[in-house]
Amino acid sequence: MLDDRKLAVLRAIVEDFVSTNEPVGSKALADRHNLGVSPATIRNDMAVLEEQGYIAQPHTSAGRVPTDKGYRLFVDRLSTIKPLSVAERRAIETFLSGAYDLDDVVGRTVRLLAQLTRQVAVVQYPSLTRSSVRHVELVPVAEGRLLLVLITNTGRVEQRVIDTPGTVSEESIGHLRALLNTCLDGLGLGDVPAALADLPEKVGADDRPVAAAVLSVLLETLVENHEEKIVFAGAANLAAVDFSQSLREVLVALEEQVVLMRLLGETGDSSTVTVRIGTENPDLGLRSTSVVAADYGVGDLTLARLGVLGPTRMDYPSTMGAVRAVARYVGQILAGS
Amino acid sequence: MLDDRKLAVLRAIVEDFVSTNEPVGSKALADRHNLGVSPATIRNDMAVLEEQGYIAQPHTSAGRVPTDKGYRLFVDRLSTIKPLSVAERRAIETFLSGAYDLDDVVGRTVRLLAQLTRQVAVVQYPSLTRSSVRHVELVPVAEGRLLLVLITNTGRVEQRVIDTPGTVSEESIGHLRALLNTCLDGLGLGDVPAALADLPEKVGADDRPVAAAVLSVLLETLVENHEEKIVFAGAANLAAVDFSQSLREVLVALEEQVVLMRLLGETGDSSTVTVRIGTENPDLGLRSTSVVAADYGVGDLTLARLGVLGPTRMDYPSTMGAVRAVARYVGQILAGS
DNA sequence: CTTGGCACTCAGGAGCAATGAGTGCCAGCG
DNA sequence: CGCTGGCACTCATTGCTCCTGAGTGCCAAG
Repeated sequence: MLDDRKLAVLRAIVEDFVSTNEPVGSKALADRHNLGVSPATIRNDMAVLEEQGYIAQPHTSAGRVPTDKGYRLFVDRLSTIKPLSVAERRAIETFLSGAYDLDDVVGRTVRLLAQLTRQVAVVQYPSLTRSSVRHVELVPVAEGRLLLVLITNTGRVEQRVIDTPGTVSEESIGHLRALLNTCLDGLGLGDVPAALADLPEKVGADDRPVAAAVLSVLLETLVENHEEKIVFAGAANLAAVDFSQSLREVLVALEEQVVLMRLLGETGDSSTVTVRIGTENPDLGLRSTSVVAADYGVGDLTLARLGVLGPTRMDYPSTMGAVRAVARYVGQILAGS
Repeated sequence: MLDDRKLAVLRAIVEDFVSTNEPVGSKALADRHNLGVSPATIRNDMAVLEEQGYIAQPHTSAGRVPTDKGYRLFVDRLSTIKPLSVAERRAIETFLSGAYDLDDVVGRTVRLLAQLTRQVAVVQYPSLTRSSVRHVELVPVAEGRLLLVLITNTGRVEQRVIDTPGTVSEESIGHLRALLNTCLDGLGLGDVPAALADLPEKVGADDRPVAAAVLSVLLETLVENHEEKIVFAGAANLAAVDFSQSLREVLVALEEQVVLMRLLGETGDSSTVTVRIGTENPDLGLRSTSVVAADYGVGDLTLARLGVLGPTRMDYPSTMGAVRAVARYVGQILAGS
């Protein structure tokens, strides 16, 4: 029902509108793109596109603007992801490989992505539940206090202080530590609770209270971190575009962890880049923004997501390219550390 | 040179302008505050205040607006810090005491302060250099890899991975760990480098390379964290006030760690609340904002600063009260953990 | 199906007058 | 000497009209 030329017209409208931020008219289209037809013909096509809901006019005597549905078609069928230049790839690589810490990796990633796309970047910390135990450590830090350190295979380190009932001997701690590590080594974090259910029974009667305390703190840590940590950067880039709606709503939404979580959405079906456009977004405050997101992880294992938020009027091919590239490099960096 | 009534007029102007955000005229002043004089008299006083640079008119036929100098006088001599209500104090206390982690304490603090003042809150992490070593831990995580964990008396935990030359026996690690802890226990972090200078000489010849690796990573950690970590929240509150200048500049400034650091400024002379108004700020992008900041710490020990950033037109007494209260409670929480 | 021509629509800007809040100044009063 | 009421003056803001021009829809001809 939409022949090739109409699609070409839609593509041209999207591209022009994205670059100029002004409604695009039939004459301008005929001039700037060589579609080989006259403005009048383009007007006819535009009338059809409008009738089908792909474009709209802000007011009667203005040019056309893509609707969310129009962007959707553009993203799905009219554009291809634009790979980054070699220079950009190299910059990403060197910038990210300078990180020395999981916090630092995530921090650099989010700043990098924000700068690369000139939009708001959002990065989720590697999921705890999807990673596995590399090491557990128990350290006495004071009389009646232990520090529990949990290190995952993704380099994430969680620590918690445990108040123990009474003092605990070095020996007991050593025993408990060994026990924990043999029980848990390499285990997925989701399987930890089951594996530890009978922990108190495995130690001597004297150490049972301590074991119970350690166990409860450990489980608590896993539960509390189930709600994943997530960060964003580049809010200043929002101020550059002037939003039809209030910029405030967007900022409010960004500061809500929960909203951010929903924003990135479920991990995609395939490993490709996911795009959510305007009203497709779950949050009301973000109805005029689009989100481009992707999974990242090491090897086959998906750890978390990252993405970019910007006005629906965004350069999708480039943004998708940047998101995909950064996701890949983060995976590599995490695998190498 | 400024008699009491003129000061009262200035105070009234500041208060009215802060609450209405509109230039205030002589008639409105006479109506809303009972100064006991007529508008004409107030006009004379206002002329003097303007001549001295405390107030200004946006245009000839408009009311007056306080200048930075006017706010300064107001803060220094015409207002007192407004204590929080009991309910607010209780809310702060319960909210902060729910934290289980240094990250969590800081995160909660910054969100709390932002909400309390309806402005942008900025919180600096407790200084590493001013705290002392509570415990050092060395953990083998893989062949040829150790994890170094450094715990400070403020609950801050730093961890770094060390690539060791060759494999290291459990025994050597134990020895090294014991050595580190005896050398460093309770030591201020600033003194660590000196205390460890001769570390390699204290271990057996076989362990020297390992000791050297550990040492270099440890020193590196201290140096890298000398540049303190700092976070902010409540950017959405900026959108509510409409800035004369571009909001973008402010957002850009906020995302620069370095600017944020300078923003809070040096630790104050006394333990009171510091106010920096408009052009008193070091950063160009923040010439129309004010910063209210205070030190926080445990006991006599100042650990870091926190504060609030908002338009120069802000409710200083309340903001100062909130900042002071939160700074105190954070200190208490940190002391108790 | 495409195209040039043509009448029509309407947002945005320019020009202009009226409004009114607020000022500065001055003469009179206590 | 300081306060007050009166008064002329300034000027941002608002509302109004008019005009312009980009852009459209429709139609008849190629």
